[in-house]
Amino acid sequence: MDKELAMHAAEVLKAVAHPIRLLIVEALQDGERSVGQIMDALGEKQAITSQQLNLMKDKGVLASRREGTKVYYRIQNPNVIRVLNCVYDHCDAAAKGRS
Amino acid sequence: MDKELAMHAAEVLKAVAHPIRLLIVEALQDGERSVGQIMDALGEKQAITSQQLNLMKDKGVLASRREGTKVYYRIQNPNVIRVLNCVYDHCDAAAKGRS
DNA sequence: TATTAATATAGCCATATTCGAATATAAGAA
DNA sequence: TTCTTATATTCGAATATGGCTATATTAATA
Repeated sequence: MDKELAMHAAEVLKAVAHPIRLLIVEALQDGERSVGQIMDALGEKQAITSQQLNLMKDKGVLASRREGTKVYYRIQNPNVIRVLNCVYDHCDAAAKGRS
Repeated sequence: MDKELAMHAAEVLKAVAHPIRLLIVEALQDGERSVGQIMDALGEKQAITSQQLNLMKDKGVLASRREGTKVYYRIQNPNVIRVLNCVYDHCDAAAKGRS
């Protein structure tokens, strides 16, 4: 891995390395959701949710489409799901005290 | 994944979400290396290398042992290798223009 | 057009990260 | 002890990030 690729990979990881953003990715694992649905699922405020969604959209992690007054977000970069599963397993193991 | 686990997972990801740190993890994939060897492999300055190594050690990603005047680092949290492979594949695909 | 629902953006403040230069420490050799 | 090699730490400055409140935008409907 050369330095340029490392920089790109770090960008993608940084885009996901945040509790709320991880939970958002998890919530979108099974398909698109509107901002309101994501807000409710996470119990976060509107502005915060929208900010994190836009951040991930800017970094190419998510994509969105508008339908009337609602905006639906979905996962654009499927690799983040794989990353999520890595850390998910890790958490699982950590929770059981064997990592 | 509850919020507490998400916070922990984000910590681990943040510990790796940096170009130099990714390259360090990659360099340690096949076993321990001294600080000097890592410096040379990455072409980074001594202080920077040491700082990033210590950061990852603090977060539980790496571990170290001293042998005389040299200090050897190794991967402590094997999950970071899995994460690395995820982003590595991603980079690979991106480099070939299909992601 | 005025109103309402849904989402986005701007500005602010506190805190965190990053990098670099300089200095400090640890251990072995002379 | 003094010197040298290898590594760690400290500190400062620049930049980035996170979360908050308030406000703006967008689109539908009355």
